[in-house]
Amino acid sequence: MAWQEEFKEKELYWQEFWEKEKIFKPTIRPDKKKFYCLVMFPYPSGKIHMGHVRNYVIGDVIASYWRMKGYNVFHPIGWDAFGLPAENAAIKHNVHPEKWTKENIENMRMQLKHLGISYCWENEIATCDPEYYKWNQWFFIKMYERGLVYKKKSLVNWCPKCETVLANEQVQQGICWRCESEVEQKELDQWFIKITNYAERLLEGHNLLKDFWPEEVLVMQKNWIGKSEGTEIKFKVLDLNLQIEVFTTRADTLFGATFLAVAVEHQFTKFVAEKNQNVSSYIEKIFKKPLQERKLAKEKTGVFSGYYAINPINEEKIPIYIADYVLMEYGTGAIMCVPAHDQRDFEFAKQYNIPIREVIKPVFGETTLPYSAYEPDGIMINSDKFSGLTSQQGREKVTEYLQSKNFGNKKFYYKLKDWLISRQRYWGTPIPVIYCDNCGILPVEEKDLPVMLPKNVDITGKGESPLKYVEDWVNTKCYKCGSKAKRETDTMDTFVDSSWYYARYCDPKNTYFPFDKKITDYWLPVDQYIGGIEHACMHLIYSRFWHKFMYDLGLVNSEEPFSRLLTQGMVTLGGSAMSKSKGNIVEPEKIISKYGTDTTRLFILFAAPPQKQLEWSDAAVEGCWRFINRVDKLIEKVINKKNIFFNVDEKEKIKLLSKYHKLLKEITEDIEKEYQFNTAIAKCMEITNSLYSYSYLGDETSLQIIKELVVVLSLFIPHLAEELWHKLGEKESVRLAKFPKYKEELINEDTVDIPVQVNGKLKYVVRVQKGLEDEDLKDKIIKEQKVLTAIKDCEIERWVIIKDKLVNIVTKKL
RNA sequence: GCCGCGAUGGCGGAAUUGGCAUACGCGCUGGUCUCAAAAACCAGUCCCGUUUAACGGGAUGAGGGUUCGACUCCCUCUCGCGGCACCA
Repeated sequence: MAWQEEFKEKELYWQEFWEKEKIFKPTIRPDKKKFYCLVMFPYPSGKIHMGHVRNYVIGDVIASYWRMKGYNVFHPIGWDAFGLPAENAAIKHNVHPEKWTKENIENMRMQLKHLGISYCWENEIATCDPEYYKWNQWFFIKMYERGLVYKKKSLVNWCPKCETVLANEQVQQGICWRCESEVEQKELDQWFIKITNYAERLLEGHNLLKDFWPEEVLVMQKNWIGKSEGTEIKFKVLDLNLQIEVFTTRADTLFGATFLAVAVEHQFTKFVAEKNQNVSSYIEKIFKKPLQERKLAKEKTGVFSGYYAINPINEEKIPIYIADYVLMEYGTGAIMCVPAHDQRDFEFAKQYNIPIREVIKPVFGETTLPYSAYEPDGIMINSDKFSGLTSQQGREKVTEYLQSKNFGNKKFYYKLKDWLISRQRYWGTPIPVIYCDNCGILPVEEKDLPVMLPKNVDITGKGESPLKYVEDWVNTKCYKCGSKAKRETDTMDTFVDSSWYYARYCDPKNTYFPFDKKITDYWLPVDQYIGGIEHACMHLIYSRFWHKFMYDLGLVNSEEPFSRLLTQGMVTLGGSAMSKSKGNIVEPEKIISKYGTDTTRLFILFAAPPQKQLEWSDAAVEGCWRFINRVDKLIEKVINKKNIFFNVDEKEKIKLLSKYHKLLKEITEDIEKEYQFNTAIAKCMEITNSLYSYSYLGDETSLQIIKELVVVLSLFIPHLAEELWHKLGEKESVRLAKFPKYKEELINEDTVDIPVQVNGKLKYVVRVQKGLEDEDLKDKIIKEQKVLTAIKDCEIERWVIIKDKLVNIVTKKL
């Protein structure tokens, strides 16, 4: 029967076959090279969408390729199962988040199995399982012991819709990453992880990832971490026994500092506000505005503090202002202001009539003063003994001078902030901390882990953790002094769960350790990671940090968790990402039931290279369906002709062989180097076309090629490939077959087509023996009528000959 | 504003990294088969000129440059996408 009539039953049949034979379960084999292929695990929302399908199909091609290349491939899957949607569902449909989550997992597991992906299901994990989140708590305690976790009251991002705080990384342009509400600021006492301690190492790690991660992702991370080199300078405050420290990257402009500006939240501001009416009413006015408004404000405002500072380089007395454009979160929260060379200071100075003193002049060209600040580097002027130095030299020398006088130091600052992990929600890992009236804050003892998430909870979604009201859970005893204590009721950010799941996959059932080092030493690091670019500055930073922490604990040997990264593009319909709210969704299930999994997979791989956006097209799906049936018919044809005796024309046979091996070589390179599955498939189509037009289809040569083609195709359309493989008489799974090797010696034909250009324009193509000497080639070409016509009335100036490739005749008009 | 990426037929996309632009697929046109349609198969399909072939000319967002030769390298600009955003 033809594939198009029975693909539904056959696809299921082969899925069961693979599962039964357990062919995708690897065992640790130190003698064999390993390959860990990982896809970003899904949140169990209920149904898989096209984005999932794309992600997992790409992963499957890569895993399958290396498996067939003889590597020991580990390709696990699991569930990022904690998170807010489960709670929202609980409120909406009155089901327990756990029930909702587990049912979704059941459903999605089934859907995933119908994609025919070569997963090792034996190592499946779900992060909501206590056996998993126990280790989140264990890591938390390890970090606590090392001073990497702390609790602090501070202004934090608050999403009013999700009713919880958010980490910095989860606020994108002032908007919640999940629900797109505007984020507000709240002052709360929260748990932070000191990821900033690892800022430098996260940057250094990029050296290992260069060439293996998309450049784009590295740039995004680099900007996010935002290292800048500069000088920290101490300014004495006149009449007060205190100093204000500022950070600047432009120490070369210090002679141009005509005032100091301090953030409204700064200690100094608080101090001044107590005695200065102007200042206190100013900051009151500022604090009244919502932060959103403050951030968007175009006008800079401020107030004179009544105090003066002394510029340590020239003893000059300069006013100190409180200003709203100074950020408390960055640097020291105070700045030295050089209006001549910083546009923000320039605008402020204009408004408050503060002198603008030029201290840098351009090396070439004109300065932009007095119309706007001149910001580029240049030559120092009006700077005493430093005048004449370049900006670059000046920064060094000024810093050295300040250092010698004890007024400053070289300093690095980062934009990266500590990771806020407290969430005022139920469906997450309980933070393993108790508060004792006598002993204060205490981490839970290791032997008492996991701190189980209680089941009977009233979920309201209103502003506070629902755990607060579970009294028999909250109230506990201090393990130190025995007196009454309360549990921490916030849960952890779910990005904690996904920060180390790739390691747990290797040893998912371990109850004594997060994982057995002997096992992870074999599998880690992940050789190929595949997922969306939206995680560039979230998950991909967190897990890199976590890995480095595990490295410091001696749990892993590698510095980086993911050796190679592929970020796949979105699946769109009508130009924008598929989304429920826009109503532009194509359901994978519907497509699969109409055309089968193989067609769906083929379309997704063929329509665009994996990194690019993929626009859904029903018509193009039809094209893939057609190709699949064409392959099916080709094999049918071959099998029917198998026993016919052929009087084969050697020339045609060699031509086919040469074309096949050339294409196979390209396919190999397409897959290995650039993940270009679209062109690899195009070349499979070419091979198929060549076979169709081969006069002796069914002879030994074509039979061999067809067998190898089926193996190649099993990467993309495994079900049909398996079916055809068995039809061709094989008993083992095609997915365990060896990937065919191209033969260089068969690619080379003894003749080549050489394009002949005249002045760079193609005039003629000549077929010659390979390796023909230049002189002989010239003789041959110059006799050609077309060439003669093209160079008539001209004098040949020069011949450009690239051997076996191209000839260009350069002429001059007579 | 700063940083990064991109622009190739009617469409998705190719082009050995400076060497025959438009592979492969979709769509379209014509044909074969059929009472008819669908499917399948065959042929054609960048644009302009020409009576067909042959041929000639022009095209890789725009303009300039380097080169025997540029989709590819350099400069200027336009448009689109993404990230960050008063980061001192």
